[in-house]
Amino acid sequence: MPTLKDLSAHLGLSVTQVSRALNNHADVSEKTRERVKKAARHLNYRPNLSARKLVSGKSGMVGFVLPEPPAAPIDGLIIQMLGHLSTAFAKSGLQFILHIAPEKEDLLDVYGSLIDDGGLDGFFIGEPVQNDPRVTFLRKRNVPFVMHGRDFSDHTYPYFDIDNEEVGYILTRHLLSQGHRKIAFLNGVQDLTYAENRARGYCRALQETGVPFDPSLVRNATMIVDYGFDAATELLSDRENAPSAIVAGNTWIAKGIYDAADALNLRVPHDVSVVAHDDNLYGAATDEMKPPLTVTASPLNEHWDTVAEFLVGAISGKDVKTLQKIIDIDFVDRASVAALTG
Amino acid sequence: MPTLKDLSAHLGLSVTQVSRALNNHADVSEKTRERVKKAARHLNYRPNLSARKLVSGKSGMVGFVLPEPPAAPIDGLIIQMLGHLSTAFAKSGLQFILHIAPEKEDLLDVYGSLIDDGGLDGFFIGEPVQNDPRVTFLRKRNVPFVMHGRDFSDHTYPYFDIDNEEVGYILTRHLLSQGHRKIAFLNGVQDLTYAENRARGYCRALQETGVPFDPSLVRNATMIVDYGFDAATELLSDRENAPSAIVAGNTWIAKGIYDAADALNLRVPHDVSVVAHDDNLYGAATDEMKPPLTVTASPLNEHWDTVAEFLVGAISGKDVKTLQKIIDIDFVDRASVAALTG
DNA sequence: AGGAATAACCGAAACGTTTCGGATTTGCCG
DNA sequence: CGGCAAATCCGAAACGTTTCGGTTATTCCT
Repeated sequence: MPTLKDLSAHLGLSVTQVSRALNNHADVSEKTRERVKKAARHLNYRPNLSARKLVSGKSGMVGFVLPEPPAAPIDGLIIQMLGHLSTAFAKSGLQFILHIAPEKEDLLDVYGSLIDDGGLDGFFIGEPVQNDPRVTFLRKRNVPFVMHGRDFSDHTYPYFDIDNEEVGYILTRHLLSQGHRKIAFLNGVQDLTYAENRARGYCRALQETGVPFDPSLVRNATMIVDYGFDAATELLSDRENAPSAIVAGNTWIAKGIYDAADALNLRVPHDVSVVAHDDNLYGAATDEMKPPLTVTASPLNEHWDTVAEFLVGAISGKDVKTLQKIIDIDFVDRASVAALTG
Repeated sequence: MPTLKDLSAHLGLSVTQVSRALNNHADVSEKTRERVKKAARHLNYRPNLSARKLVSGKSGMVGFVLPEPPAAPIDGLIIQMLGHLSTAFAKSGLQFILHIAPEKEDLLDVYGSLIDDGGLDGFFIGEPVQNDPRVTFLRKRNVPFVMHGRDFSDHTYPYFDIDNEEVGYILTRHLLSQGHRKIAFLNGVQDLTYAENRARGYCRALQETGVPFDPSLVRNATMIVDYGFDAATELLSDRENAPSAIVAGNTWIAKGIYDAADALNLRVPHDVSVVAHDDNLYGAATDEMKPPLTVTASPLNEHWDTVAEFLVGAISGKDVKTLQKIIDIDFVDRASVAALTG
């Protein structure tokens, strides 16, 4: 309720100096700075965001747009991420705006009107496809964004990501090193870059060991439990040609595989080995699975604050180079892989 | 990018008149209004929200705070609601801000800082408890809100709700009318007003028919499939004292009951009748269940726009009386109830 | 035709902040 | 003590709207 003017009157200082004091500018004495801050605290002063935004030309709002109301089983993941984003951006003093696009509307139009009419000054975008149209659009509009993942263009924008090719490579190589040769891969949906990159890693590992690539062993779909169950059931039912090991895109898929094996009276890892990448999904704690699941993992959850900072950095025009991060991958060997001898 | 001043220069009009023209004020001639609007369209004029907000004193943002990162199985419901709210508020020209509170923080503090530091000018709140602290807090702070549901105070705030006592009453009475006397009730969590109200309706129906209330037949918990399964399993296992019918708080619970009956080799409705309230939950389409589920239902999804309008109404100071709505309840009799004779 | 009512317009102030350029005070040196 | 630099402060403008009060031009009535 009180304004800078009130403070200035109360303190016998100019509005200018009060503002500078509160914003820690150089040319204000330590003494008055303290005095001003104390008064501000005491009078419960809150800067008026609209005024601030007016002069800065920024809106202080960043957005995340979901292309459509998400389908049921996947949305847990999304809301978990929303939670992290919400708190991370709040910490950075940004308003986080969730926009769920109506089904029919063109996605880029949505971004457009969010910029023009909503005045958002930045976006968080995720799940890029190979040459993501959002990237070209936002670039053309000169609107900053930070991406979870990378598309296949030059990476001259802020992002944070993991080395997905390495994920595919590590998991596959581990199975190969244990003697497996018939290795299935239950991957994510085709067009997403992370799925493509993991597929490349999978192929590279096979190639290194001289194992021919068998397209009938790889699947692409949304990574939920049912997918793992259905695909594993199909793959494992054919006892002749069943793979001896499966790479799962995430732990939900792995869970589905476990269930399928169970239903077929097969044991993990005795009859089929399983590895996966672990995204910390709820309901699929890897160390509580039976047997505990061997995985690659990345401490994604520790990095949401970084993402927020990247976006404020991008908005305030920092060098893109400083706004990119590739998170390390850990390999955790548990008990879901058996050595294949002879 | 162009401002009112640009427009005014371009048109040879005063800034005042341009503003008034665009905002459809009275004292501007039809001719110039058209001229102004055309120019605005042509120059792609967008009002600067910050400036507007500065003079109006409003921030144009409304919020929804989730008390904590929601537990897994329930979040589908939440994100579904978020989708509706997001689009509805967007239509009303409000920015919709989702805030997920960190676990440890006091909820009212979160609201407080959202008001003071975030400058939000209204809230959507749901799932009220009996005397909801948020109501008293927001009232004290003089911040408008619209509630999905009602608490047990005087209802002098905007809300939209259904008559939950009627839901409990209708469902129970229907079972009673079919001859059932031992009727279990798998209700929502204890403290929520809707659960309490439904319980009242349940009791009223029993009382009217002279059936004594048996507390061992009612349960309170979060309304997910597992709850329905576990509770039904327990209730139905004891063949001696098993209820002949069950009222379910929602269709997920009903699904759990169906599953439990299945596992126990009981048939619906032959061995146990089931009714529920239908919230249009995904994965539980009532008419596709076997047998199709008899329910009460309310067209909630048609009312989200109304909610948004209620909130803008509340913010702009409309009479509370015009900002309240109780949605009708339909009773849809399908095939999950059998008559109990003799 | 004279006067009042109405229609159409405009200038200036206000909202609360940041910032530019300049003014005043203080401290220091020779 | 005179002068200069550094430290500290201030007034005014600017951001883009809306709105208050007032001015001019037009119409209407008798």
